[in-house]
Amino acid sequence: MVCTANDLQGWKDFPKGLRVLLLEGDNNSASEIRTKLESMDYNVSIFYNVNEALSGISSSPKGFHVAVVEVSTSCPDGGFKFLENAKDLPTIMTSNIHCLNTMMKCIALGAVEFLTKPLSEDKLKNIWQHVVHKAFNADKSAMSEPQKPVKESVESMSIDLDKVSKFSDNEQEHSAASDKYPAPSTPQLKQVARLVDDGDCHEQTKCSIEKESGEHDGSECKFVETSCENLNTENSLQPTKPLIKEEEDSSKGESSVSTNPQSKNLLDNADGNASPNERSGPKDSCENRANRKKMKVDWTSDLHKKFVKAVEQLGIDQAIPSRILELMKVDGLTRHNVASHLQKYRMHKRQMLHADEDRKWPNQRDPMQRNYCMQRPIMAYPPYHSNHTYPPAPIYPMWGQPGSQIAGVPIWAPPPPGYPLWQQPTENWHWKPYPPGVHVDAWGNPMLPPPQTPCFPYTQNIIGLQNAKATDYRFGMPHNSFEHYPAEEVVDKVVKEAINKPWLPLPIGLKPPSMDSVMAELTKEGIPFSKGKGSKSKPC
DNA sequence: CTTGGAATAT
DNA sequence: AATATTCCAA
Repeated sequence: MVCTANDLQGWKDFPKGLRVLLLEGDNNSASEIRTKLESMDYNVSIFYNVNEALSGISSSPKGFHVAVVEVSTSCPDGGFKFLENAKDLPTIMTSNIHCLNTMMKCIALGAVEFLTKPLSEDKLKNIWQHVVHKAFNADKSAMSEPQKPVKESVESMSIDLDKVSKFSDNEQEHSAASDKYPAPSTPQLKQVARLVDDGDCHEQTKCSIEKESGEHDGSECKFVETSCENLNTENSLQPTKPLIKEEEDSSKGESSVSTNPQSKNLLDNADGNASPNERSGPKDSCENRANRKKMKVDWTSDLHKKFVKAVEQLGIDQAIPSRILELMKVDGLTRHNVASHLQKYRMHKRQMLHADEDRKWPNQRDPMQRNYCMQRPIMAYPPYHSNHTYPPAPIYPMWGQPGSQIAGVPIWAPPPPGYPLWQQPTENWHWKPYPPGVHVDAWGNPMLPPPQTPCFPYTQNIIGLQNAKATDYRFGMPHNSFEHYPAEEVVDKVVKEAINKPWLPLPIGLKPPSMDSVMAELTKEGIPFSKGKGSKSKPC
């Protein structure tokens, strides 16, 4: 359905009641979006598949003013099909796919906008603009008479801009003062200005828009000034853009620099290649463009999933930025981005470890005890399956004296980054790669439930230590090195300690076994143990 | 010269 | 708080 300006004129409380067709594959996502839209007084109809949606349109041609359509990863063609068959309806595409090609395709097929998920209210609130935009276009193309200046028709409209403004209050301020274009649902003028304007001030649409809207009568008009809809999709930006957004830099010096016409070359970008010959060099302009503004990667949950998946796939010993980057196959993402994210990822894990320990054993605050806790994860280092050269895992004796050092490594030092910490719940890692019940390791890998045998942490200790030994062996390290001796000796101590100090904390998520089962297990393992109150374990 | 990682800056 | 940038050692 295409509204005309006339339609809009009679519309009280626009855009209240504007009918939105929502095409979503996912139920939850759909209702989430609906809620948001409805909170803004949009009128939402959800469809879960293309055909329904299309027949919904055809059965009530005037039923909708605008469509919000998902391009799903599983079935992107659905969204495209909709686009192709609903040309009359201003259609906003939404997707988790942050890929330039997809966006391009959508726009090329006639989408008025592409919104990356998740959809915030900010992104959604201004979708009415497309209706208005279309309305004026429709009027224009329908009118054979000399076109009534759009501005005029706006002024003559009875739309109460104050009411409208509550849907776009921020936008007005932005356009008046500093346009940060926070929500992707930006007036198309911006895009058009960028694409079409080959004069000065390309990038600083801020500047040109301000000028224009200033010359006319205010920001409320700016969107109607965009009569041009021929988004020139061929001037494809290089594929480094999709998930990278330009950071708002309203108050920084850089922004003032960018308004300087002198810096035109720096400002020019692939968007405005209308006259490429003017550029000092295409490559140059691209690079400059990339440098010109800080790009920020938006680590959406989707992107993060990719990240985690890559990390999983690589395994801990190879989860390094460059490889992760390769596996993620995300255009525009740099090694630095990944490294930075990896850093954060690891830090979260570490923090969680501490938080968790504090939660479980809040009274164990003295360094000694903490140290004890810290050391426990020793057995959490899984055996390595890599043939790659890799430094042998340093052994962290569990009950060493604080301050003593082994081969220069302070024994209270936390495990080196990159090592998995103890099995952790992930609730604090806000992407929640796995549902609450599922235990995951420090890298987000789902962990198999513990062996069928009843939990037996000390045995795990032992296993861990043996693994440490095995690691030692695998890497062909000389066995007289320090890595060797803790393994066997400590095993014994671990066992004694475990038996003699049942009050000491256990690894997270494990419950103390009964003494009997401890004995039984030890016997089974062929590990000697001493009964009664044995001597306290000596520091390693 | 490139890389990963920690520290630091924004 | 999240992300980028810088610094430094391999």
